[in-house]
Amino acid sequence: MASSPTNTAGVQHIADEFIAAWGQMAGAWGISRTMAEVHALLYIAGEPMNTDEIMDRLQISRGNASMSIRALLDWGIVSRTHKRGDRKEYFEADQDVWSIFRSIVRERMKREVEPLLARMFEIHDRCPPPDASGDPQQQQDLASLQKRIERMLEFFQTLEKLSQRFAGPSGKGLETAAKLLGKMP
Amino acid sequence: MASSPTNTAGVQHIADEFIAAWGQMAGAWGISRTMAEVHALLYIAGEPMNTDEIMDRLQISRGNASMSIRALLDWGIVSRTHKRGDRKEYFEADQDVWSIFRSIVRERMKREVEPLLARMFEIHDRCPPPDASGDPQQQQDLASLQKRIERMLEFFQTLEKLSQRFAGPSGKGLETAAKLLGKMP
DNA sequence: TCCCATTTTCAATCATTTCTGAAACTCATG
DNA sequence: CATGAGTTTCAGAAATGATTGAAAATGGGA
Repeated sequence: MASSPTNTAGVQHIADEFIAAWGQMAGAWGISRTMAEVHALLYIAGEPMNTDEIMDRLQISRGNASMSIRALLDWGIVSRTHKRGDRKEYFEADQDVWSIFRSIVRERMKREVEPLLARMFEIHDRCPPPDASGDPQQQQDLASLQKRIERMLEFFQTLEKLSQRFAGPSGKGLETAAKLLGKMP
Repeated sequence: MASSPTNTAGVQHIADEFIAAWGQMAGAWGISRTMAEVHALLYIAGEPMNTDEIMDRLQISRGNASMSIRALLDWGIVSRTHKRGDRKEYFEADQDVWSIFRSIVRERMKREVEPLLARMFEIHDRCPPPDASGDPQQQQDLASLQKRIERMLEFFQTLEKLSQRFAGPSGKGLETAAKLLGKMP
């Protein structure tokens, strides 16, 4: 490296802190620590890196690096690139923070909320129909059970609709919505 | 129990399915499976239950029950009650789905986003000031590093402001916002 | 005060998730 | 089609997180 060692070290150190901070958030986003760190590294580096560079920088095994990168590709927040005259694959992170956020929301809705919603519809449908001949207390319990499930169902349906609309793959839906809401009195 | 065994079993079974579905979502909300199950049980039961009832129903140990309840109290989605003539403590779940959601959002912001935000401010402040005497390439790198951190910072600040506004402890902020947004063309 | 029903804590155990490293696989190139 | 740089897979090891159960703490009432 031709540049001043002090400054280089400084930049590296700042990047490391950023990566560490990001890694600690991992749980909150539903991804593993390493996966978050790889993403942070690619985001903060701002330019494509290959597997070996990532391994060296984060001190992780090849297998781990490969799996984390694969997962990030699946989430749609990292993409493949190539460099002329180099057979290695390079990876770069989406640099638009709101787009990253949308991808994460979208993916989590798909993985967590959609199955739950389906499950709740099933459960709701399985509720026995009201039966006037039975014990009134029992009928009462059944009715309020149904009501509670319906309230949940309605909530998750609203959530689902909102996410489809504002975290959909196209457009800046979420960002504009956020700014609008943020300005309202 | 005086009521028809068939129906009682039916209600129990439906409740069990609901609890199981909820438990699987646990990861997504940043809580443990058991904690989610206890909450689901109290929500679906709709009336206060004591520790022993919860233990029996979910087949968990006393320690586990105690810790899960405590955590739910901390999150603010379950509250203590008492029954006259009974020294046991009873617990009941908030029945307003949007209020539950607000509590969860609020708590997670506090635990995950706020520390990260603080950390990022620190990191940003630690960025060395521009130094015209240095290597131009190095200056360039530093500048774009700063820009990336700033973009993140701005994003999380917006998120924080939004959450304070709409998930704050008072009012139906989130629900109305959601309905508004959901209706916009 | 002491008693006893109840709740909380915590070290040990158990379960789950994550990581490693080496073998298997892929595929452009000579 | 044989080579080897590059990538993926996966069985076991390591780390992390959840659960138990029994002992300690709490607190209301005699």
